[in-house]
Amino acid sequence: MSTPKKRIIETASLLFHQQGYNSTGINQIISEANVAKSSFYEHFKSKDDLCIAFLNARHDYWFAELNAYCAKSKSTKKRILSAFDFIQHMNEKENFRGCSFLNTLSEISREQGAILAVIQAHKNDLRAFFEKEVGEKLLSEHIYLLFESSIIESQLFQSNELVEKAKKIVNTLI
Amino acid sequence: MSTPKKRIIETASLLFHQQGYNSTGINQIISEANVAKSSFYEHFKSKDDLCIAFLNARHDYWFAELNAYCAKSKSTKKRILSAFDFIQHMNEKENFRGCSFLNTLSEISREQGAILAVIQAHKNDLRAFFEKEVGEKLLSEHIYLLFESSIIESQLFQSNELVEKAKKIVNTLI
DNA sequence: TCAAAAACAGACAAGTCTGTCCGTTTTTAT
DNA sequence: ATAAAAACGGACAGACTTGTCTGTTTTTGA
Repeated sequence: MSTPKKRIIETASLLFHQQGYNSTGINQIISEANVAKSSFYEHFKSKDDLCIAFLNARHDYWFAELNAYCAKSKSTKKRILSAFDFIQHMNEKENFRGCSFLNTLSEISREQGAILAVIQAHKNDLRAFFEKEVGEKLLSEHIYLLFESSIIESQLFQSNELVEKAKKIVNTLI
Repeated sequence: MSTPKKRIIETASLLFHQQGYNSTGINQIISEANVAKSSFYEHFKSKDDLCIAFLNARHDYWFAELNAYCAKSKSTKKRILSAFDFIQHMNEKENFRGCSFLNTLSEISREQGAILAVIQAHKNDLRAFFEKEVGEKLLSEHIYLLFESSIIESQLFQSNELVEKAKKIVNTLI
């Protein structure tokens, strides 16, 4: 939390994730990050620019956590199942706020193509994660789809019920 | 499109679906619906109130369309597979804007519990749709999860690719 | 026909938003 | 020590937001 730029991204990550992108103003971010508005616009040319920096930071953080979490398991099957435990772990840690990338997807318009590209790249990395782990393409996509809905349904129902169900299903698939 | 109240819901449905809830203002709605602001607040006590009316209208419309679409198929298996065709049909009709309910979910905060309840009720009806069709609970939830991710992934990638894949997977399940 | 109900136009309050600019202070590096 | 770079506070523009209120006109039904 040393430099202003880092403080901005750190604070924006928290607020965007908790409140959503459109519901979070620049003024709140700079106030909570203790940064002057003029300093903010020296580092980011617009709010959308910050959004991209936020998503990139979130991407790095999220995948690092996922990999660390799954690395504890020693077989492919266990690693994949632990990815569903990871969802539950994050849900409890972050109050069932769902996926930052999908939440942002719902908020952007046609004109914000640069943001969409970052979201797509993130999800393609997730698809690659499962494909590398599983080997078979169709099966890995199957698991990816169940993984995605697990995140969304737990946000929707504020519960891990469907994550558990998805995990049981995946257990029968591999 | 006769009465002011109907015009408001009609217009709001279009705009909320196309632009999102938070990005659509009351002023735009009443202007495009040709309704006075005072008339608006005689029918809806707040914007959130309109949101609930919109979601209820969307619920009725969407399920009516789904049922009509699937009723053309004569076996359970074909009806379920046609539900995935329905996603593709709606994607093309509505420009890959995804699910109004999940989009709204991403935009609301803790305080908007009344809206969340409407979204949850809608999705529970969808789960019931598949359960009634399939019979088995775990299998129907499996299909529901693939259905949900199909909608989201087509919005994300602006393509029906993963809907097709999900349909192929479901075809092997039933 | 006539009174009540509904819809109207539009000003207004009080706040929010993003982004720009200016002059000052602090930090950094040589 | 000194010059350049970075960060600062904060005013300001201009547009937007939801919601209220007043007074007028139109529609409706008995």
